[in-house]
Amino acid sequence: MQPSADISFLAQVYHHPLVSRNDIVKLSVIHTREFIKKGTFVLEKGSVPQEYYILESGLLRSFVHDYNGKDITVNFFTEGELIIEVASLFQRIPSSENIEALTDCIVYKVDFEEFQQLFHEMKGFREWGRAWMSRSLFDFKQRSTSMIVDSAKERYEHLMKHRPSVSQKAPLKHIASYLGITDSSLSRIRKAK
Amino acid sequence: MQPSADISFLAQVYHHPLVSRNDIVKLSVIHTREFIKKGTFVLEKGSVPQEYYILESGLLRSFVHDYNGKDITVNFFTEGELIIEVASLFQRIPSSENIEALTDCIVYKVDFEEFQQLFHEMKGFREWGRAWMSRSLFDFKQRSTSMIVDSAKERYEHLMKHRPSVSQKAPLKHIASYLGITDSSLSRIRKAK
DNA sequence: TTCATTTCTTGCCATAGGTCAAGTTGAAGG
DNA sequence: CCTTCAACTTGACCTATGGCAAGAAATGAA
Repeated sequence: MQPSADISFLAQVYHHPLVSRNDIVKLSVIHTREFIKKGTFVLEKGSVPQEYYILESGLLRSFVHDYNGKDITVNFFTEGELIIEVASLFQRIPSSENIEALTDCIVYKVDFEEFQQLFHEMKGFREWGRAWMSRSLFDFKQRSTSMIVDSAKERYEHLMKHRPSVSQKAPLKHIASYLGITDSSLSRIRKAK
Repeated sequence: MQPSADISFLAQVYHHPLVSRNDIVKLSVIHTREFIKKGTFVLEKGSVPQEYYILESGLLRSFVHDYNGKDITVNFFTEGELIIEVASLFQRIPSSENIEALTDCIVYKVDFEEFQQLFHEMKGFREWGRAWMSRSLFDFKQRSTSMIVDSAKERYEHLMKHRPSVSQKAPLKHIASYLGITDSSLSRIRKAK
């Protein structure tokens, strides 16, 4: 048998008033620890994901290509976060984005069918899921507002502060495209500090 | 007794493979038709919403203030859409945004507690809810990407095409702040066509 | 109808950030 | 220890959009 998932790690990830310690143990059964090598794609544009992951250590990014073929980083995934493409996982439609490991990673893999089972079985898990989605929605809303309200420098500083591991581990060009600026500009912003 | 909600309208709103006609009838019971006058706030910053609405006719917008007190439109709500502030409704926390009616509106109001009841009772409704959230998430993601990839003119044209009622009913300044540009710029973009 | 208040347009100039192109620096494989 | 390729920096110049302010047009209240 697999070494079972680290309960206290999962307890942090699935933290919610309606999720009990017992629920966590039940959930742990569908989590499988895996190693992912730097450069691996855990999701490719056009395919329908069969799973999501929880990131124990490492860094990944999701990205798309614009009509000029330029590569735009849509999101980073840092430790303790879910690695998931919500729209394609839940609606069973091909993903419009790729997800790539920027470093070696350790993750817990969760199969969609097994997730579904427990999701509909456990009220607390459902509530957690909805709360998680609410937060994601909120984050993306904030991000588009930030694109309007804040300067590139402010957006960069915000990222530095809230997700320091990104600015440490990701190459400048990916951070730049995530912030919506060119790498030359980001280089200048960094220099100015 | 209230004239019951228009079933075929609700059937469109809650359209999903796992939601039956019978489910719709069951859902209709928690929907109350209401009139909302232009200028009314259906949600105010700082308060916790007790309900969401479905828009039958009219136009609303959600907005925040940036640190200069400048008013930024975060989203528009058009016919057939849900008027909801997901983060605060589901996490029971004070809203960071306002929602305001830009025209007279007709809506169906849904009380959160009654919603909760049916949400946990009906598997199909849950699946619909999750799919709805997935789509919203996708839309916001697209929006932040669009802010990076597309010019102001392209973003305006996209809005024109996909939500024509917005550009017809909303004042220019709100459209401009939604697009992330000044009203002068939007005026020039419009002129150039 | 008139007055007041928004809404929208337009001109002039400023600036953040883009584009392109030429280096540096640095890291990984042979 | 080289070689190569990606990562990063920097310079010169360009452009979309902002800031401000004045005026025109539309809307609404009395």
